[in-house]
Amino acid sequence: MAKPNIPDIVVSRLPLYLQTLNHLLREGEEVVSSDELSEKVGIPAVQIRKDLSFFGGFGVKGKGYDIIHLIDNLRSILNLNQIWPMVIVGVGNLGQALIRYQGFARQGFEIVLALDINPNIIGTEIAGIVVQDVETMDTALRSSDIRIALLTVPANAAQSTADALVAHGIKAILNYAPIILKLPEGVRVANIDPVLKLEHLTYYLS
Amino acid sequence: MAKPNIPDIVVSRLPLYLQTLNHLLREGEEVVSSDELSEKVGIPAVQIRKDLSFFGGFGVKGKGYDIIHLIDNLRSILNLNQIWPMVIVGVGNLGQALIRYQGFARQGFEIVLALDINPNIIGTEIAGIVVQDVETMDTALRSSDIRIALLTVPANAAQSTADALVAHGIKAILNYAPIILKLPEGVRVANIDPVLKLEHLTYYLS
DNA sequence: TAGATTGTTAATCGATTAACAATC
DNA sequence: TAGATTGTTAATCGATTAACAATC
Repeated sequence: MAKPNIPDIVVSRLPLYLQTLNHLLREGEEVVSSDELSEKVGIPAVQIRKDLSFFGGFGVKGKGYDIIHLIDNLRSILNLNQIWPMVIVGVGNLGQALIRYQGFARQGFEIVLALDINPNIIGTEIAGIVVQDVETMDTALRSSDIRIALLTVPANAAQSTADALVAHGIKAILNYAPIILKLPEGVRVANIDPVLKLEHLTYYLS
Repeated sequence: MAKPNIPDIVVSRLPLYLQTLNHLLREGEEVVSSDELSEKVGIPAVQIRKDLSFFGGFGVKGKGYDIIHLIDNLRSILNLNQIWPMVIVGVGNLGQALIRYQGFARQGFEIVLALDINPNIIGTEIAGIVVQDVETMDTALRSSDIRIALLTVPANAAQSTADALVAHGIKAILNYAPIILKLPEGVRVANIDPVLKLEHLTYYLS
């Protein structure tokens, strides 16, 4: 249902605006101008206004934006007015840390299923989640409404695991494995690879 | 000394090329055409050639690119012909997972110093690293050649911690805290925020 | 040589920014 | 009303892509 005509790069900035608006709200602010928001978020005011105008006119001329109102609208645009249940596959160091991370639930993303292949890890409980055998993916996912997966398996297992997840109805994957996944149209992938970011940084370190 | 005229977006793709070339090398390949690389990396062949041409002519017409030769060149461009020592500040769940993560060292990034504020964590050893009191940042960094920091402290401590790191000579920060850091010119920041990525993904989940 | 593929110039496309009218 | 600030149109800028000459 996402309007197909809105540039993805615009969409990618909305979560950033939302994050900053939430900060402002917590600080007790009620109204913010695009100039003030620009200062906080590090994006030109005119670009913020242009981005928002793709979705509607949320501001008041001469005043600025009502923070609560704008947050509501952004949450609605980004489909955040619901809890998103997630599966995590791969419960190693990183997987465990992500299961324990409070930041997901705080924003409405809840890890409800954890899968691993290692018999020593299967059956252990982490932050209230009992790790299941990855073999049970079929049954576990079939009876659920999970559409998002966190992929934290070793690189050499990532593609086949992703394929299996997609075969079982997963529509979005946050991929922590350092490889480029090939997936069918209609499945969204976002990659998190700190090494790539570091290599980008070192380019600028003389 | 990085040529200042090369678009950052071009630089940001080089690590991706390097990653894929390393895969190909491990698979025993010796030469790759921009078409084949394009297929693997998901970026148009013409764009790969254009990107590379900013730095030189690394290919052979009619043949393609010698993989080892291109890897060498990319590593040199990205300043990867050295070990980059790093400090990590914040040894919670995520920090511990990152200290244990093998992927950094494998690519020449080595966490050599871990700092935390929590007395229960200070003094503990993780993957061979003894966690130090963050109060010792001054002495620890002064006598080192560490220029890169991983920032894994809680959001409310991130800005002040980043300021302290910069005051002690850190030039690049990989920021895992869900806030936008304000730092002086000349300090590079890259952000890793899975929640922002998830919120971007859910836009497309009807 | 013919075929394949690079590297580069020029054209296109899309995103950012400037200018400003609208209006609270 | 005057001042502030949005939302939008038009101009600019920069990145991607197409076309193709060069050449291994």
